[in-house]
Amino acid sequence: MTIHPDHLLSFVALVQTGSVSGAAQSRFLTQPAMSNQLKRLQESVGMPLYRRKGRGVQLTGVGEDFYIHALKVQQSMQALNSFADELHGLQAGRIYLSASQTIAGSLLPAALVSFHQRYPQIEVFVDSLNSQQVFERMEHHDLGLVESPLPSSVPECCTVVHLGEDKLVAVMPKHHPLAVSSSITLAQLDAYPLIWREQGSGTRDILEREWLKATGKPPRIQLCMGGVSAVLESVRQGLGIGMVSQFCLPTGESMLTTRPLHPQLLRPMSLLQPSHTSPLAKKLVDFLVPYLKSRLYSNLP
Amino acid sequence: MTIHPDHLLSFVALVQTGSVSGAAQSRFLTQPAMSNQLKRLQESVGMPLYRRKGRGVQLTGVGEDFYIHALKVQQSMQALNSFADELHGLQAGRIYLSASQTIAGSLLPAALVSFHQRYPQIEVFVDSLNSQQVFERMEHHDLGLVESPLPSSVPECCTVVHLGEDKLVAVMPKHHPLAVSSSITLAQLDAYPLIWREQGSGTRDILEREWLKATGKPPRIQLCMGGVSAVLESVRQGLGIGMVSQFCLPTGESMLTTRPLHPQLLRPMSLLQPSHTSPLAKKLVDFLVPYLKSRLYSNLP
DNA sequence: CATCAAACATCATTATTTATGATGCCAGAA
DNA sequence: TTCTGGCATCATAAATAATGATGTTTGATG
Repeated sequence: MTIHPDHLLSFVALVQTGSVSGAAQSRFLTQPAMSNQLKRLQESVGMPLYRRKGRGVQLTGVGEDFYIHALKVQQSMQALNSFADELHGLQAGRIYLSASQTIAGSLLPAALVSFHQRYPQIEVFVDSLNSQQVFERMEHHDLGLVESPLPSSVPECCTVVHLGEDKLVAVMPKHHPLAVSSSITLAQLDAYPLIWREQGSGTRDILEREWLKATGKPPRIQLCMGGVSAVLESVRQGLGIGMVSQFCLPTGESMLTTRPLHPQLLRPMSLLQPSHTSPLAKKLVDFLVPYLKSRLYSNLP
Repeated sequence: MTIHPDHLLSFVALVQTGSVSGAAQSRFLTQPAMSNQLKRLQESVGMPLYRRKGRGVQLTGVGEDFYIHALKVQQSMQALNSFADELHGLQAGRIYLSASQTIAGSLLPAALVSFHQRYPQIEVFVDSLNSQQVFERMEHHDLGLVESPLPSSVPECCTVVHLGEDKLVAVMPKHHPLAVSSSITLAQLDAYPLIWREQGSGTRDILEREWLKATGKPPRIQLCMGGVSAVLESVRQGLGIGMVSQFCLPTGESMLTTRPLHPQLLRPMSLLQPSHTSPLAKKLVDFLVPYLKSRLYSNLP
């Protein structure tokens, strides 16, 4: 029957995003969880604080007043968190991060923008490498992000956090004949020109193996482009169909569409941190793990 | 890894009471629960905020600074709660409460003092009655407190909240010969002059029944006083041994001591609220239930 | 006007968190 | 030294919250 402070933070997020699902995203929760929190809050207050309104929600009169008070709580919480950060002397500094190409080019930029809003003084340097190189550099870098099965040679030097599964999809022009299918088999793809990644790419490795399993023969690789963006551009030009991580399409992409492969091709995505992480890097970990997990579970970019 | 707002409230309570167990009481938790919350808080902050010091704890330097911030959070939470209360127009008003004599004279005063600190404008009127009368008055009063088995005639009109078990004890002068025993049987008491409550008292009812069961004969009642305080004063005067609820001894009582009976005599203590409780009475319920429960479970006044 | 898509609520289940009671330990008082 | 009051730790039990699936409403689209 008492007001839970956590619910207040969710309510502030609701007001600031203007929608329940928006608030859920900003707090790294699912939409039902957020709905539940707000329901509980209103029960404990004893009055409705908002109503559904079109594509979002609108505050009631009471809700407006309530927000003023809730905001004070949220701000003093924020002040306290800043204070706690200062204790560790981590207002400013640098973090060196290695990530595989797919991650560095898709999920990571948006994540780091959010992180930078929260900690403007912390600089993050990203190296875009292939998975093997990421492992090698763990001794010199603070953090690593890979999307491949882990080699057995990692165990001692660093901790591994499993973030979720990355799914490979076929990417093609919006009006491509295959776009009518809801999912696509490798055998189907065989009839069309395909665009492959360069040799050494983890994405290409798994595709070659699965291709062999599915069709009984190695793929005939005619077009091969270095890097994800090169593949996408080739697809836009109508050169063929590409296969990339589900997260690789730029936001706002209007010419291309993706279809899931069948059966699904999944790769574990993991975060690597050295045994003795700096407080600075720990902050980034605390931020990235829930951020990336929520993106991976909901399969949304 | 994030700071939980709830933990902050516990930390503020720690500072204000000066001890872990004190903070636990003020938040109606057990001591291990409070210890755990404070441990988690310090883990998430990454630094110790206090150290054990004699009969309590002492803040570290960081703890002092941290408290300033935590206090701000607690105060804005408090402001928000006041606002929520105003929404229901319950800054002021009256609550009529019926309670059995034992409760009205022992647990309730301290509880209402705490309640009054929180809601100074709310007046609570207590009627001290016997259990049967409490049930009868539920139609006209807002709340009831009894410590007897419930009659079967209550079900429809009001909700019953079980609070815990009340234990009867023998009360005697500090240097009474029986005070050397750690617990006392009814058969032992038979050898001493006893002081009984008046007829109609729920406490006397259960004692008479149990006396018959334990000794095979009804008690010979020589001294009979009206009301708990009369019984206690008689004991102080050396007239005999009394039997009352464990909570009946005034705080700071220096002449008397109590010993548990064997086997234990327990009675359920319950709160009764009418079907449609006023928001005002609901506030009191929300306060009394955890308050009384924690007192009953820990068997402490 | 009918259909579609987006956003929120609800539900049953699972997972996580939290509190509890018992126990052990340490410091200060007798 | 022994005893007492207060805090930490532990295993277990209870309460709470999150999830994924599903149903419902609203605004947009053809």
